[in-house]
Amino acid sequence: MARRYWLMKSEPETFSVEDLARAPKKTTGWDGVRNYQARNLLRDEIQVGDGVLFYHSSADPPGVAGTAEVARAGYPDPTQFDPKSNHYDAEAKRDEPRWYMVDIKHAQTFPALVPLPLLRGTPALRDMVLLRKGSRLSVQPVTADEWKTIVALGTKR
DNA sequence: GCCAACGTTGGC
DNA sequence: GCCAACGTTGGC
Repeated sequence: MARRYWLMKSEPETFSVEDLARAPKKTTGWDGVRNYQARNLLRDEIQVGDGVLFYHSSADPPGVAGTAEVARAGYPDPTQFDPKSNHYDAEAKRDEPRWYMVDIKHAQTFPALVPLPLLRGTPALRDMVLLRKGSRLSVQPVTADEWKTIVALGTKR
């Protein structure tokens, strides 16, 4: 299957693209997603090798900060079973997990973040899920063209 | 800090 | 099954 592309949001104060670059093996588990639409993507769609746009949300300015690659496809998020976790879900059962996660590995930190206003002002990105009014999905699909456009914006100097 | 938009919950 | 209330997200 062809490589696909995704965008994942993180608040940089919590976990930034720089944090990912410094992580062991430059890899982290993308746990804690508690939205069914995003869960379905994590569980069913996202494959090893897929490209990830690393988006800094609630930042000043928000924007795409770099890229990552999927290092492990969907598997049950263990934090759902951990009563001490913020992401604990008393309804989730081990033989029937409710929440899934993937692992991602740092690929590139852009020399300069691609800010949200620039994304909005780029005609090729007109239809991006991210830019739709009210769109809040923390894991969302990106087309190959959108990927190409944003990586070009992020890497040109 | 504000608030619009969205998802979830629970009473009925 | 409807929908009001609530909690969360995330830009500004």
